[in-house]
Amino acid sequence: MTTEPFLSDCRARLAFDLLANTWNPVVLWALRDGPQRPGELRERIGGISSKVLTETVRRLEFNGLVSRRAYAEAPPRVEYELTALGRTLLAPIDAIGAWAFEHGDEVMAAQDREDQRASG
Amino acid sequence: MTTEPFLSDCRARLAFDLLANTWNPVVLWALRDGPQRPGELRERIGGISSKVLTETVRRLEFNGLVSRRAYAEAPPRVEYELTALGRTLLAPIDAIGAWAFEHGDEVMAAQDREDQRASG
DNA sequence: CGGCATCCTGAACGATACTG
DNA sequence: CAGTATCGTTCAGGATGCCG
Repeated sequence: MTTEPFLSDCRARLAFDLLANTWNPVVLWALRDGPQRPGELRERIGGISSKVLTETVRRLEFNGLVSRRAYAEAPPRVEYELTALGRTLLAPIDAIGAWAFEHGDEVMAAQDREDQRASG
Repeated sequence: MTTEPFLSDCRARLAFDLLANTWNPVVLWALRDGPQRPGELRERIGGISSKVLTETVRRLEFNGLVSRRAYAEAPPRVEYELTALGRTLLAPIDAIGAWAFEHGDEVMAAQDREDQRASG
């Protein structure tokens, strides 16, 4: 458990921004096994449009977490892959996933309690 | 490293939603040492308005991560505190913070590279 | 002091259609 | 198949002012 400053550390905010949207962590996780083509990614993830996938993966590329490789073929072929930096983020992401696996139902139970308090 | 399904596990999405906004993780972290009054929280965090703090803390309360205690005094006094469930989230949050501490500059470097590629 | 009401802006996200 | 263009909705977040 880090005792370092946190709230005052801009890098911490930066890291959360990296995970603070719906698709970034999902796409990173979907790339954990190796390079993936957009079509594969979309199928693997489910419920993400072509447009949003492109936006997401470009954002990740901008932050140095994902690399893009385009082949000069017809039909076009593109592959996205985690960079070395991107791979280092898998552990923290997994930590959250593991937490969800362990405590997810407690959260849902709390939500249900609040919901029925509101409606009851 | 969990090898369990992830993208298909709704609880994982739920956990990310818990951290997928600007202030949730920050407020949780700010509460790690014990109960805090809203004023203390705002000072500790910095850059958060009263309105947004209230919204955030209420959201956390809804999800069972934070408890709210109001004292019948004048002037009014309120304290927010992590629940047992909320405390279990500190470890994953810290994992991200630690990652930021270690890799934050690499991300910023990547951003700078992209920025100057765009402007150059 | 805590917190609600109001108004506003920007960004994320989705649906659809289209280009190379 | 990959990606862009447009359009529209939704909502977090910020600013301000007011109430108990």
